[in-house]
Amino acid sequence: MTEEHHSTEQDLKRHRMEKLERIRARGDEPFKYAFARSSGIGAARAAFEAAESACADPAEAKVPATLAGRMVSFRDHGKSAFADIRDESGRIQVYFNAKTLGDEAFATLADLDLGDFIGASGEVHRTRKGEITLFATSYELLTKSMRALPEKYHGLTDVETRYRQRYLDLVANPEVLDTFRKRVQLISAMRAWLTGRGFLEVETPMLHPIPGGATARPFITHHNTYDSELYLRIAPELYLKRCIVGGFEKVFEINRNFRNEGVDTRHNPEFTMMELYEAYQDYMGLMDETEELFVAVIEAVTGGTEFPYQGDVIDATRPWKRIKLFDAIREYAGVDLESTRDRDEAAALAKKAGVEVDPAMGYGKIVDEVMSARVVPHLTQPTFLYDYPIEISPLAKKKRGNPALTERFQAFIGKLEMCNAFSELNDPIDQRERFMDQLKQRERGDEEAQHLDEDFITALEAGMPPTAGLGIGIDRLAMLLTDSASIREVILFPLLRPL
RNA sequence: GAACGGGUAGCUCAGUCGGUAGAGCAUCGGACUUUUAAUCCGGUGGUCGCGGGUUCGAUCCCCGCCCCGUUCACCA
Repeated sequence: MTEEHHSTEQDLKRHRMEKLERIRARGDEPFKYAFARSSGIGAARAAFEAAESACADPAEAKVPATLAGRMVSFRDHGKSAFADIRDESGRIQVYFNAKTLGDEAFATLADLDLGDFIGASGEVHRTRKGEITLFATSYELLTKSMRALPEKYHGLTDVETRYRQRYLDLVANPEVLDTFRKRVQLISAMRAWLTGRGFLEVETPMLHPIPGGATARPFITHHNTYDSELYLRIAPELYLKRCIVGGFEKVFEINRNFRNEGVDTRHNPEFTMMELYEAYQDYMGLMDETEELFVAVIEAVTGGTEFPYQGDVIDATRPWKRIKLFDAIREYAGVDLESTRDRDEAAALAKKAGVEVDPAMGYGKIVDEVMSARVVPHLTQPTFLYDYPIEISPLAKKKRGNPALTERFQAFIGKLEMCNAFSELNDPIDQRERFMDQLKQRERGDEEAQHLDEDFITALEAGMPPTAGLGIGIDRLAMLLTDSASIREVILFPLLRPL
């Protein structure tokens, strides 16, 4: 005999395997194919409560039901037993009794485990202790669970397990399910608002021969048949504008972007963006629409315009504060970065404002840095910053009357950047110059500077009507509306290092 | 990539000033026909993240590595 070494986990699985074999041995199928429910659990509870309030004597209320769900709790009392089963709509107690169920059927309860899916038929009434309960006259095992689920009381808190095995997180922590429901609501509400305004949802390539539309490092992949390098898209922007060139007037896309960059509480390598483009619109008109869109979504998800975020109460009531970027810098950082466009002078001003700048940073980058460090930390309540320097806005149109600036805005809520928008640059000659400027930065070692996309310029040469465009980071917005401190809390399967 | 914190039973956590570890829940056996963190009695379960070093002896001390979290850097 060799010494047997069972880990607990193996023991648990072995026990369940033995039960599985017993179930099969008596001719039952532990993995059923379908089950006809009379309703979901939530609906059954509601129906019972309605019957109860319609009854002269509420204690007499009873409603027949056939329900199914995962068994999450089991309390054995010898000749009777209580189980809690849960489906997506709620939880209900099921009462089993040897007399009504029959001794044989009652005995098979011993082969059930927490985590199993069962279906049960009977009547719903209320126990003496006031618990709405399905008194089962029959039951069947629908799916055997072969593994122990996380403990019911403390749930699952180990962050790594929560992310790597999100299904366990969802089973163990109802509030996580709620977070992801809110994310779904958010996207539905946004899509509904856009569709209601006449925007058409289009799909543009995820595989790009030239990564464009943002300043970011891409993931590189390879296509075998064409034997060519392709990039996972960092933004859909340039393709959506091609749609406008072709004659679409209002388009949007809600889909994934991929950026080969760091991972932290606000960044996942793949993330979801909504981008929209609207012909004949400029950034000021779009700012109004953006405000409406956000408020519509916020109301749909939170039920109002006030909601908590990380200890603050956000009030999204319109109108939102609007402030020029350079005014905000003057106000919060105490320096006038608009007074110069010289890199070194700007660096000196940044230093005066207490912001460390890298020698490699150009003027635009310095402005961006001062904004992030000195302005954004003040932007808890919804605020639009607008009129950004041209150096950091290569796809935005120059501001009327001030070619140093672009007609661009961003909204911040809860100190998070929520969107980026501008009057789209549609002058192909200007666009080429901007790309050339980006190329110079690339040559200076900035790997994130944009590539020259000749086909995009060709498209602009064909003529793109005046257009305004907007991008909203869906994950950031989901964080905001679910009071989540980390982006991983709002992405079902965030990227972790492969084991 | 850097700093700090963490990794002990299936889950949630204690603990060992260095002498190979405990609790609750889960699980297994038993009692119980209205419980709901059911209760009561008894039991199983751990290469204490991985690999080296020091030591009579390491889960604990030292070194390296892996994974996670937070902050920073990069970015949205």
